[in-house]
This record gives sequence, structure tokens and C-alpha cells, in this order.
Amino acid sequence: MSTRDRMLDAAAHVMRTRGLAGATTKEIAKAAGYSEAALYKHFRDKTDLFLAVLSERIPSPLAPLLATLDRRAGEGDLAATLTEVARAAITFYRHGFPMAASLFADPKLLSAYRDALRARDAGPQHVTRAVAAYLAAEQKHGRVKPDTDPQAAAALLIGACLQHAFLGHFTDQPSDDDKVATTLVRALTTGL
Amino acid sequence: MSTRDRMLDAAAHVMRTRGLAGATTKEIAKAAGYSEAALYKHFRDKTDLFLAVLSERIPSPLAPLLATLDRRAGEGDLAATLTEVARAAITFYRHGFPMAASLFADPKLLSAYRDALRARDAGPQHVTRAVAAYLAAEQKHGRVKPDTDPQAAAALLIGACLQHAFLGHFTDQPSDDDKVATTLVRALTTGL
DNA sequence: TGTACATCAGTGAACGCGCGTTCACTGATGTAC
DNA sequence: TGTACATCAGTGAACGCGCGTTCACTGATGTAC
Repeated sequence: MSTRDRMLDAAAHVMRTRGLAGATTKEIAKAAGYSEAALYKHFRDKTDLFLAVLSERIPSPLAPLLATLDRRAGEGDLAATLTEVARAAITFYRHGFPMAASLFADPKLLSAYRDALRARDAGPQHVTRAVAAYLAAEQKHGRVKPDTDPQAAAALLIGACLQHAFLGHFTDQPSDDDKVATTLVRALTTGL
Repeated sequence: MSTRDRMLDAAAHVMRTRGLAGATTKEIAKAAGYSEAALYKHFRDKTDLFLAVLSERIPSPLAPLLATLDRRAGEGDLAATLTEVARAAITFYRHGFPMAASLFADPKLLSAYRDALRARDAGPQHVTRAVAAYLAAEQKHGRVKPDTDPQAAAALLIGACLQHAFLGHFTDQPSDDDKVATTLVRALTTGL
């Protein structure tokens, strides 16, 4: 594992545990086991380091899963597939939330990150979009009502996952993610 | 308007526009039109000022609306009521999001705010809870399917509103909130 | 193989700066007699 | 009404501190002949 990787891991860890405000060069260097000066051998400045953390240390277990959705339309159990997606989304959001939210404390960093995401054609919109595409495909297979709006339905499900992860951090109480995912999908399927 | 109020307004404004990191005593004092020293005549320290801003300057147009929901069960158009709630939620979340998210940059401040909310029995969970109570009441009136889970349905709708506000900040593109609210409610009502 | 030099990862100590906070103060307004 | 004093909102200037960043450096490893 390279020095650079150790520094990124340390920075990600400090950002998650102490928040963006507590993620000083001193703390990060200490956590990585190097001097502060060493950080500057691998990153131009602190912003450069943060952007690297955001790009390389926000895991995306979601992307591979979403990529498989194309092929799954019309096959298997629709509700089970959606539940799997919801569970993954909750996990992903729970993990990424503190760091993503932190960015709002520093508009400059936020917009730099936004630009980086745009350049890679990535970003939080893509989750809902992929699920919407899946639902539209299922609709063509006749497994979703023809008058359902796939985009809106996807927004409901993914939004609820985001909120669940957010509330988990805000209220600090544990919860059974599997059960929540199942319940949300059932409610979405049933309607009012 | 009291000096204290002017200071709180200024602090809220700076926090929203420059982020928590840019909300220095210097910037806040300048925005309020007072010296930095004057801030300390009205607030013990910076944390005290921030907590006052959070408590007194995060508007809650939502609370009065949610309070009326009790009485609305069984009356008027269900979809219209939900759409009204969704619209208000989007507005509320859009306005409050940057400041709330900023808190994740400073875990100490976050937990102090969480304690303050708990003391007032307030917090983000209450929105979904109030909507769930409303849906449960409508269910008793027979206007919502008996096998629908009110809590989950409310989580879907409110979560989607939160996500919509979040994405609005993250991607910086404008959107037609009324249309989004309508579409979400219709998708929730229809089911898959 | 030995020697002389180059490269490179990493460091300790210092730097200037902007931060939150405090200090002794000023000048306006209120109060007592 | 005038005078002497108290109160109070607000200030300018200074404070110590921790921040991000840079500097001249060290010691280990690689390379040339």
C-alpha cells in the first residue's frame, strides 16, 4: 500500500470521525503516520488532498449493482430486486453522507467536487435515474402499471433511502435496514 | 429590531452564503454592522451564537401546516392535501439544507444542536411522523387502502422531497417544485 | 568490487496569517437630589 | 433646572493560538564507471 493511499485512508477516516472542520493537516498526518510536510510531497495543497479523498474514497458499491439492472428487467422477482437496490442505497448513503454533507460547510470545495463529478459524468442524480430506467424497462415487460411514472417512483424509493440514512446520522439510533428496505418497497408497490 | 436579531440575521445569511467555514466572527460582525467585540456582548461564544441561529433562524412553515393535518383527515381531496405538504416540505428542506448539512462538518456543534432539538421534542423525524399519522387517519376513513403502511408511505413521500431539495443544491439546476410535488404524490398513490 | 554522485521519500522547525476572544475605553442615556 | 454619578451598548486594538504551507535538511537507495 503506497504512502499516498495511506494518506488518503487517513484523511477519509479523520474527515468521517472529526468532520471537515477537524480534518487539519496535523490530524491527517498524525493518523497517516507521516509528517505534515510529507503530505505536500503527494498533494499540491489541502484542497487537492480533499478532492482526491472524495474521488477515490467514496466507495460506490452502488454503481456495479445499478449496472446489472439493465439485464434484470423482466427477470426474477421485481420486488426482490428493488429491495436489494434499496438496501444497497441505504448502506451507500449512510457511509457517504457525513462526508458529502460536510462539503456544504465549504462552498468552494463543494463546487470543485461538483465539477469533478460532472467531468466523470457521475453524481447523486444517477442513482435515481438508473432505477427509473429499470422501472421503465419493467413497464415494457408489463410488470409495472402503464400509468406509473418511473422517474417519480424511483425518486420516492431512493429519496426514502437517503432520508433514512440521514435520519440515522442525525438521531444516532440504529435500525434494521433490511426491514426498512422491504417495507419501503412494499409501500411503493401497493400505493395508497 | 434588536441588535441581537440583526446579529442572528447576519449570521444566518453568512452561514448560508459562505458556509460554516466562512462564517467567521469578522464576516458576521461586518454583515451585521457591528464590531466583532459587540458579538460577545450578546453571545457567550461562537458556538452559542450558532446554536441561537439554528434554533431561531431555521423557519418552520412546516410545523403549522403539519398541525392542521389532524383536522383534515377525511375531508377535502387527499391527493391535493399531500401535494400541499410535499410542496411545503420541498421549500422547507431547500431552505434549511445548507445549514443543516454544514453541521456535519463540526460533530461537536451537531450533537449540541441534536440535544437542543431533543429538548424541544423537535427534529427532522417529526415531519414524516406527522404525515404518517395523517395517512393512518385517512386509512380509518377508508380513503387509503387498508394494507398500506402509513409510516412507509410517508417516508417515501417526504424522503423524495428531501432528496429533491438536496439534488437542487448539489446540481444547482432550477426545477418546477409544484410539478415535482404533484408527480410524486401521483406516483405514490398509483403504486407500481 | 569500490567509489562518487544522483535521486528520492520523508522530516523538524519555522513562517505568516487569520482566527476567536478579551481588554480598557468612550460616549450617550438614565437617575437622584 | 443643574449637577454628579451610574448604567449600558458598543468599539479599536491587541492577545495567543493553531492553521496551512515552506524551507533547508537527512539518510537510504539506485546508478555509472
